[in-house]
Amino acid sequence: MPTLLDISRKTGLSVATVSNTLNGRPGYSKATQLLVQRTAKELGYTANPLALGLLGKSTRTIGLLWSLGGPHSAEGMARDIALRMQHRGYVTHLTDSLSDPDVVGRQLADYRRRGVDAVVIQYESGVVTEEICRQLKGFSAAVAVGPVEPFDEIDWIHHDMPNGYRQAVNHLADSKRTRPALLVHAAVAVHKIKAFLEQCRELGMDVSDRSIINFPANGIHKQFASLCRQSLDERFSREFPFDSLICQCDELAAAAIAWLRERGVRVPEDVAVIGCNNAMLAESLWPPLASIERHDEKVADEIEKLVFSRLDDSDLPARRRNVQSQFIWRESAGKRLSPKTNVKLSGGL
Amino acid sequence: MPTLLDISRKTGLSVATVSNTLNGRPGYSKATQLLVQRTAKELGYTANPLALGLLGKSTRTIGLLWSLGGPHSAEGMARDIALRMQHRGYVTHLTDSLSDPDVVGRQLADYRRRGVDAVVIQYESGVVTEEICRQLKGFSAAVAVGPVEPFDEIDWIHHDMPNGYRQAVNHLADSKRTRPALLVHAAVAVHKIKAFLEQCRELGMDVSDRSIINFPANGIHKQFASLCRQSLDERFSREFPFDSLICQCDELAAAAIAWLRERGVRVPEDVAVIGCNNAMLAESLWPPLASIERHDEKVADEIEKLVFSRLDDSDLPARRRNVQSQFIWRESAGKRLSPKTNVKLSGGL
DNA sequence: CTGAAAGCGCTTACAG
DNA sequence: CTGAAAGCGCTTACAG
Repeated sequence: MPTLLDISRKTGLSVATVSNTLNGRPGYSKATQLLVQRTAKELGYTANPLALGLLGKSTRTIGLLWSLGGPHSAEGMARDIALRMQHRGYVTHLTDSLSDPDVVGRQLADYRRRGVDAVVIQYESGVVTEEICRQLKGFSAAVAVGPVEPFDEIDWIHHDMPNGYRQAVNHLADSKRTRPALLVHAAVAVHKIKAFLEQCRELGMDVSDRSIINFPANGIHKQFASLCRQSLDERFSREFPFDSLICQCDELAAAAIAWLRERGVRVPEDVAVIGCNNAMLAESLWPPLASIERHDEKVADEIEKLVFSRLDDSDLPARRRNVQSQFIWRESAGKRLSPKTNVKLSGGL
Repeated sequence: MPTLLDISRKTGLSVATVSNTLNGRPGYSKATQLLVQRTAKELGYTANPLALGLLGKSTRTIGLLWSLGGPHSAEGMARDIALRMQHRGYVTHLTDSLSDPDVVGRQLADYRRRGVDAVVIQYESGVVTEEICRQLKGFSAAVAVGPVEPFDEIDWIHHDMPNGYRQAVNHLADSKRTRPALLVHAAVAVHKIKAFLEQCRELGMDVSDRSIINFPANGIHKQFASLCRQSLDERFSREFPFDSLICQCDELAAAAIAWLRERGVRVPEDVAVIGCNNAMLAESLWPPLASIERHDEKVADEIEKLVFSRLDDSDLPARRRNVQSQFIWRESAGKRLSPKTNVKLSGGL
């Protein structure tokens, strides 16, 4: 790998001169500038990021602190972001936060030492503590992506997943469903549970704590489907007392549909089912699976914009962006009843 | 962040002494060793990877050069590997190779400059050129994961995806299917196509170039399903002339099943359908979707072992590992006929 | 047993 | 207009 010293020797100029002209510092003769630039190009010179980092300058590195362990896998995003960074000449560090503040704290410290320019942290509630915010502010840029506002003045993308759940509940109410249930990993889905219950109550539906079916899964894995059936079996040995079911991911929804089918329950006639994340397979299922679109590509857009605008100008005030999830209707959710037919058909459900 | 100088000042010892004892170099008094170690712990000292990298030592970094753009998304792996590396105190660079040798070459050069210790490159045929092998050998460790042997002495994991396709063909032959088709992105699936055709011919099935249905998708995206229907519509306006179909991914298989169902074709009675990658949703489909399990977790296991064993001992010879994909039977593939019933039933299919 | 010196590849005052 | 010098945080001969 060619260094400044190589250019210096080849041109007969000092290393300082080479560095200065290469960085566009004024006060050098046109001839020198041209000579240096030409030689640099000839040799294929690029500044060593390690050396720059040691001096506290940019290493063209961004750190992705992702909680990949959740019940859905946000991995499409990691890829998307890495590719965007790559196009801008940046390199991406990928780390799993494991949704643990201690892990996050340690990784952030490591990122600092490595001269990472910007960090993007994706979190569930409770992870971004005050101390972690302090650490985040030590980077040239930091973007928090999550459901709750960070403690401090950090650029924040509010990924509003509950919104899609509310829309889904609206649809169920429109279809005259009255006894909805929510199938989620309760430990990490507090905001979704809250949104679900609130919206149901507002619309006069019949819900209680028993409407929340806990699915005790730590992450997605191959035994997912049988685990789902098993926990449904345990809880509902006799009959399934709900007329609609929203699930935390499409995989869960598909497993639930299979389970219902085995027991002679028709979807959507007897029970409407709605998944989440809008997996590519959803529309190919039978019945096609209604879902909630995360709009991860919008999140990625905002991340890119926030990171690079701040890297350009550190004086920017803290910014907030909002990305809302969105209910996607498909047959499994049951037809929406138009206002006119409502009266006639409502008894039939 | 505490530095050696901090420890030096606090203990009154020279920076060289601190460095030497911290690195366990012999010849220092017990007292000094203890003092330095205690102080280092007190201060929470860790060596700066940037400085180490500049000296050509380990930065505890590994680079993942992934071709994420293919028709299946190998993203679960990136996460898995990143997590394993993290547990060993390493940090992971994630880069998309875009299946382009130029991109790979450039990224590899960047990795070098950044002092990356090991690189894991995942490729399709044609990407790992001789020149790229040369670059790979410049790292302390390099593992190639792909369908063809690399040119040179590089640790290689042969991820044998064609194997599962061959097993799937065997199953179809056992079930007396005679006119199989393969639905793939032909440009990148050369080895799978070859294995499919060879195995079919060996078993006396009726195949030709027309048995390969090209699906012109560059990457997985939301319009996948409708794109699939569309290309099937174009090619088979009147009737579907096959009795079985293997698809390059489960998403494609599900879309094909939906398309067949719309035209009154029964799965698996009229056409057996087999997917690939064994998505979590596969077993919850109706009929449950047969698939091909990639065994990515085994690949990840081997990657971890190969990388760290070589980092431990650079004198190891180049090693080869084999991970075979595996056909997973489910209803969509149609029942296997036992040898006895074959004779009786064979006419019925 | 310990430390002064040089150097990895760069940048930044500062002197000339 | 240009270059010598110091320094970022570390390691490695080498001298004492």
